[in-house]
Amino acid sequence: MIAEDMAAGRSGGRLMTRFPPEPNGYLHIGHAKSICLNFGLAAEFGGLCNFRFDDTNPAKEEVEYVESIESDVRWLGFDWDDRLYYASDYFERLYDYAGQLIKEGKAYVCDLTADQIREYRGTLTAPGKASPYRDRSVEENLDLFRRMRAGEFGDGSRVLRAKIDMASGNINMRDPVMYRIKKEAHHRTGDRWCIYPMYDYAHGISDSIEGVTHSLCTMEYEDHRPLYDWFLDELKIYHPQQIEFARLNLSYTVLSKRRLLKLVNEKHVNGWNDPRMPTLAGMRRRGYTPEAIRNFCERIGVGKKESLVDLALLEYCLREDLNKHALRVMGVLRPLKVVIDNYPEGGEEYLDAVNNPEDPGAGTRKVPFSRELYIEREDFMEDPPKQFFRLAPGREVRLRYAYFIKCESVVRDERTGEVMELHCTYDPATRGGDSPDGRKVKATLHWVSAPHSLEAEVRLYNTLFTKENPNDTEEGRDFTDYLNPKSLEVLTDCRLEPGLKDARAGAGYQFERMGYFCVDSVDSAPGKPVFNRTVTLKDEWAKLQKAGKK
RNA sequence: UGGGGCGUCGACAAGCGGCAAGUCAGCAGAUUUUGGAUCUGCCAUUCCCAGGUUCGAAUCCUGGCGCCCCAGCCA
Repeated sequence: MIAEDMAAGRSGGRLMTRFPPEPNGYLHIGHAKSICLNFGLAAEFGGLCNFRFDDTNPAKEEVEYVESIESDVRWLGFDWDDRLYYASDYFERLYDYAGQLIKEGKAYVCDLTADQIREYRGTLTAPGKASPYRDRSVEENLDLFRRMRAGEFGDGSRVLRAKIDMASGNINMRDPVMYRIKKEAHHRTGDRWCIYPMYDYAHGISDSIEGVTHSLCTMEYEDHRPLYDWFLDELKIYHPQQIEFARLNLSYTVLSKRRLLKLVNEKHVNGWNDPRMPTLAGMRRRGYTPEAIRNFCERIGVGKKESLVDLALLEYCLREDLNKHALRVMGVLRPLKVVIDNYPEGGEEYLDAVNNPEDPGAGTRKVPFSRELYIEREDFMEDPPKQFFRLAPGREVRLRYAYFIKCESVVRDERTGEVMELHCTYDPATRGGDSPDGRKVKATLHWVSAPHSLEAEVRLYNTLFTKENPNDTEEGRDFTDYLNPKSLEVLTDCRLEPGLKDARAGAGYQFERMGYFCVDSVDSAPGKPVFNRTVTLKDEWAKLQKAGKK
């Protein structure tokens, strides 16, 4: 949309973008949209994209954040070579430019308090009035600004303001603050500075210094564009073009650093990289792939319209990628014991299983089979409705890659009546899963051999919020009121194929018929993996059940 | 009674005066040793509304309506 327009040969055919995060939080999927846009556009038109930290507010910024941000962008698959910049690298030049504006009578030091400045600014409908300090002499302003830098004044006692128009309909133009005094150590410049430039002043100049041609930002900065332009024009320096686009909103989650920080601080989640978080760190731990996220960003498009993208689209992109690449494996989440009565006691054999039907190159593996197995509890029903194809008393089904088995009897807990165990018989002629006599079976079940199985913990995730748009709060409520109590379910008695014992952290698999899972990179121990459910498989049966309940 | 922006299918989104792409979701069917994957077909006579210009408008004009953002010494 904006892209063709750019390629039209303006800016001398040169294209330079930048991704300018503030290191005050972790990156989330909304940032991924911006990253893909900026780096993607540059790559598409033979340009470059710089990586610049917008670190002009030491009070909120930390090195932990700069490190996570860098690694997240790299993980997403983008590279900035040696073009890693910091707005703080430009502090000296920014200071000089401010001096230039003062000399030209376009900026002044103001002694009003923050509250007074607010009062003088006026309201949305009423114009502001001039600060009594607006007409200080150039000399006095220069002297005061120099002394601000020298640390002679206390925090918040004075600011440097641009002299623009106190009556402007655009509040950003009512003599905006350019510098404030903050005696706070900066994560990079230490205590070299005690005055720090504001975003509006620093951003455009930073873009200009770097020769950025297209400065892409989100819609809320549209009102700031006249100011962006004003500084550059008054300074008569290279003038990049600011273009705005709508930020991403995703259903059933929140995408703002302020809200995500609140979730972390109030312990609604276990940190920024909690697999339920829409942060890149959380998604990575959950098992999302960079490829899936990039594809998603590609598909949602870029425009100026506020939108709420369906989570289903993200999950579609995820499954699309995982389906092609994830190795198949069998894992029983809620085990139900099955004894094959006519299988030799103590017998054991290894059956061939395909690793990935979508990729013949992935090969095959051997899975152990024996007299005692586990199947999924939900794959058996004593009194099944007609739409249920799976195991039931007297019914025959196929065990994937193994045999046809038939349920002969059910063992129940005398007291609770709960089904404890199934007794089945198998047909030796169906080894591998095909029946020589051509008889059909309506379902294929995954299973695992009980004595060979690996016990593991599996964590099932659901949406963090129960409301499609948690930002859309009713009177007196907060987005945290819509947190989903079932966003995490921990299963501790899962039985997996033994081959998974040494699965490496982060590795993703498809547990056949159950979904995609990956080895948790934080809580897994050698030989004792913990799996995170990345996303379920599409499930016709679940859909039928849901429809039936309604 | 200020300034800025946006309004095309349930959700995204093309379209830029010539007669509504595509994707997700949904529905129906084929196929299947994952009720997975795959494949087919269906899903906006209509583009926020009302006028106007035109042979012809989602696209141009006028007037409404609705939604979002802005009063940090945050970014």
